[in-house]
Amino acid sequence: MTSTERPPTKRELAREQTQKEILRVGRDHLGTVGAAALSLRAVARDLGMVSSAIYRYVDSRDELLTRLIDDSYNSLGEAVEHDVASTAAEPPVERWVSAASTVRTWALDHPHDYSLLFGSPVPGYEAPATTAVSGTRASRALISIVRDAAASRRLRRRKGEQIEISEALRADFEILREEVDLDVPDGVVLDVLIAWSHVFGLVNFELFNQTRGVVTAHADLFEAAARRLAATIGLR
Amino acid sequence: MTSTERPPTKRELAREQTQKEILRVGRDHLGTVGAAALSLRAVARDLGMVSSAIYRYVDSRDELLTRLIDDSYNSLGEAVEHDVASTAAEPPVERWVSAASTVRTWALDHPHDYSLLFGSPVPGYEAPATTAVSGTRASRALISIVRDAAASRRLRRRKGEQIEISEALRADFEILREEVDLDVPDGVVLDVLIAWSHVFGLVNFELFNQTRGVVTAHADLFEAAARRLAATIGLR
DNA sequence: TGTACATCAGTGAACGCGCGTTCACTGATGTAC
DNA sequence: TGTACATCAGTGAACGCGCGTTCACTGATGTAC
Repeated sequence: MTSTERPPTKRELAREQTQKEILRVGRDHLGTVGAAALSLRAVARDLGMVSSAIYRYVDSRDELLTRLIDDSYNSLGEAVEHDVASTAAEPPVERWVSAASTVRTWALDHPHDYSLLFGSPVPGYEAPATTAVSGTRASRALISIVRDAAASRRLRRRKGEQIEISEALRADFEILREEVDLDVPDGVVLDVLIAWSHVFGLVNFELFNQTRGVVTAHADLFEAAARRLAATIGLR
Repeated sequence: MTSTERPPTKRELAREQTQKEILRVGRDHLGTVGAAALSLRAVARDLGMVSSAIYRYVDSRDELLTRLIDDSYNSLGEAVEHDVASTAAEPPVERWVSAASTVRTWALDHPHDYSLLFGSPVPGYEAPATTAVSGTRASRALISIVRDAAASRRLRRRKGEQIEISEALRADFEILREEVDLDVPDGVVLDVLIAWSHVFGLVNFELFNQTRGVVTAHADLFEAAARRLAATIGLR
């Protein structure tokens, strides 16, 4: 990492290059054939390599999938983080709607990547147990909006019925509060979880065509729903 | 259909029997290996048939998948309809929570079936364009709770900010209202759509392990969320 | 700068796998007379 | 009730496919002296 390191050799440069190309072609195939049909042989073929050569770079198909998942999480995470940063001055509701829409747009632009992350598990693929940071970036960015709103006193709740929250759930909430540094009452945590999961739920519906026929103005519905749920949280 | 029909022949009985067994074994495999890995050869093998024999009963793998999808939709639909019917006397909120929980329970009991219906599309499978009735049963049952509540004046809204609803979305809502015979204002339709998609969104999250680590008391969270959203709709 | 050896990217053949689907066939069941 | 023919469920072999992965190899690149 320091500047006194010996310069990379020709071999090392080539290796790095090829590594990148494998990921690039892998993402490409992911985007066309989907994760389940992703094959090392096809990737190698596209790179002009013989099928066995790819094993110099990748341990197994599972490993490539794992890298692609990480890559995709980062791509989505970056998109949302960028959006959240760019709306820092706007009212929390607007920020939420904007960030949620960014998730949706990213999903529509990368349907197979999104499937890989949030769809049914890829048959035969066993996800590693690593607590990947990349997997939480988008969610953390969304939640940061609520944190900011609370800090700037733009989170105001209307009085209403209280939903009863079980002991076990309260414990989960407590850990979550620590984890994401979100110091708000249980009712708000619940509403945040609802709004958060709803973002992905509605994208799922749209992407996997569950709203067949029922809705055509998907973008409008999504925005209205995001706005409604942001208001429920108490974002002003 | 009339009683004067000639009785079924031995052959016809056997055929019907085998048809049923194919579906049964198909569902079985679906439940263990998942839809993507479902194979006609394996089903035939389990039935003690040679692999080609199954083509006497099934046109292609796609056709079997289509039948299984229909079957699963009906299974879920029946479960929810039954639940909704059994709670007719209870307050609408409770009915909603109960029906939503039925969806969740069914999903947990039949994870692969659920994936097939609401997860990422099965690679290589092209769903037929038929407007299957089975696919809407569960949703219709959920919505009937809101209709009943409206009819018995147990749907009351608190005053609050109005979410703006676009012209296009309003048109969708209009068609939807006709379609499911739900005579409520736009704001309620929006909330119903939110609550409805949320049921499936949260089940997705739980089933596809998106809440990894964040939540452990899944059932409690699900119920609290369903209750909260039912209240937001205005069910009392 | 030159030589000897070590490293490692990429080759090509092969293994064994399971799949969907077709096809000509056998033999049991059903039907018309 | 018996016979002749038609129907059709199930057989077994085969086709062609693509896959993941292993292995002994060649030849270029890198390194130590």
